[in-house]
Amino acid sequence: MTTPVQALADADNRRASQQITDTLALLTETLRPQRRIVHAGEPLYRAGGRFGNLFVLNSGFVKIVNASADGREQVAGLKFRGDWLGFDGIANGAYSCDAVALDTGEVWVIRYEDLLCACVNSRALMSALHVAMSREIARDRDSMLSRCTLPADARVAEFLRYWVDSLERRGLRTDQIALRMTRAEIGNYLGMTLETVSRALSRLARDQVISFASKGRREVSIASANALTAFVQRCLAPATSAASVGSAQAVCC
Amino acid sequence: MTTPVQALADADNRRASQQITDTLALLTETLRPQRRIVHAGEPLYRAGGRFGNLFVLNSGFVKIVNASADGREQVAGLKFRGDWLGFDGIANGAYSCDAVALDTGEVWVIRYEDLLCACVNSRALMSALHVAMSREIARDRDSMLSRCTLPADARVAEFLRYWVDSLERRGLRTDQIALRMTRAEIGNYLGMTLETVSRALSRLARDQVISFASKGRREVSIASANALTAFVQRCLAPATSAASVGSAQAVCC
DNA sequence: GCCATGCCTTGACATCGATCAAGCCCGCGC
DNA sequence: GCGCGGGCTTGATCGATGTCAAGGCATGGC
Repeated sequence: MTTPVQALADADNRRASQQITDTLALLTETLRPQRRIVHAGEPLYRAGGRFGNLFVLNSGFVKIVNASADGREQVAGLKFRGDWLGFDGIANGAYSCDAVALDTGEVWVIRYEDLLCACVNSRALMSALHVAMSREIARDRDSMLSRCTLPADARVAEFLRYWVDSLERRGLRTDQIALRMTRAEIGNYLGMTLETVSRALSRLARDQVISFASKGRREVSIASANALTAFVQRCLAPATSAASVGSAQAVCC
Repeated sequence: MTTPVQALADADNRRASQQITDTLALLTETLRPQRRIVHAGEPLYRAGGRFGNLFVLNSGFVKIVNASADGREQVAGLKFRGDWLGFDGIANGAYSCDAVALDTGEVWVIRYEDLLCACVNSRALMSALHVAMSREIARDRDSMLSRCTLPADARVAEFLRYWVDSLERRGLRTDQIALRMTRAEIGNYLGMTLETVSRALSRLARDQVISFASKGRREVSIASANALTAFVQRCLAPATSAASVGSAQAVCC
């Protein structure tokens, strides 16, 4: 059974998926980028490495890891099919993060110089580039908002929703998703300890919002994306009205 | 007395300042952007507004405010002279944040279409645009790291260091800086309550890292940027070794 | 098969920062 | 001068989440 709302969302997802496919096709035509296979744990690039290439993910999953001079470190972002990587290197001529594959996948390597040249002749290419950068900026801000204004449980639910959403927009299966990260990595990404992640997942399972689909508890079945959103709202409810950062304990960051 | 390290930093700052001036000059030449004066509290643009323009700040200070559908809201970034604004609108044809002036300043309004056209002929302009976007991406990640891996006191110190640093790179006075935000705004930006900000500032003052330069406590004298960095390290010290997110309470997010 | 290892879960307890509350200070309008 | 309001500080208390610890369960090497 498909509600009108769902139908609309489905159409959105098809459009998004098509857009990604189109962009990848455009890149193939205009730049014939070098293709590279990466395996789980392998870096695409490392902080400090000389910038020269951008990357586009054709398959697989990649985490972006940012570290401070004094050794603090954080998973700053996740990348899916069609996402661009390496923008952070443009400004300084060197990458400022590590990009590490979470599983086997294919990345396309794009020489930045070549891209610039090609952009002069292809408005579509330039647009794709700018859209990708813009999307990254907006996306990072949203994840910042989640991390800073949601209590731990909701943050985990939101993380799952983001993952499901990302898969849906790429036309991938979402009835059962494989978290490609350990609890520790998820916790690092969300700004909490692995124990807190574990407890949050347990509560989500108890509330029947998710269920574990493998013995290893690394795969999860999502009842529905809406159930996740509802769970987030339920976490926020006690703190009722009060919404912006700094107005509720929930809102710890 | 100037140490070699300071001399180096000074040179860096001069270079950064020059770069900003150059970019502004380049924009003037190639695009003759419309200039607009904004006053404290006035929006440059609002979330949901149709995208068409980018903005470059020639003077003044601006905050970027991001809000979620359910009403949570956060100061996601701060902008200084030479910074670009509005990138988040490119992807969707609509801005996804509010940009609000923190005091009187001058913004240059740049029609995105015009910019694209000009970029075709000016490699320097295209480069400036990409560098600005890249810088924003890297900067946002760093602020995310601070917010997620530093305890409250350190986050406030880091915030002041960021502010001083930003002024220095623009050749502005830093011996005495005016925080153009209330404690509540700072807290919202840093993901904590206004009380916690207040206490952190009091502790910084007690430790002689800063001192209040006006009766209103809105202006602050910074002993030295290094003292701030040292303070941050001191906050981290108790938790010694353990550094990455999720390995210490300090690391709350 | 068996053990070692890594990842995960769960409980008990500690702590940072949020919440609640009271009061101060400064600027402003009258 | 005086009262008012907004912003700030400070204290007391509470609660979410970090920390510590014990144990379970898969996987892989032997």
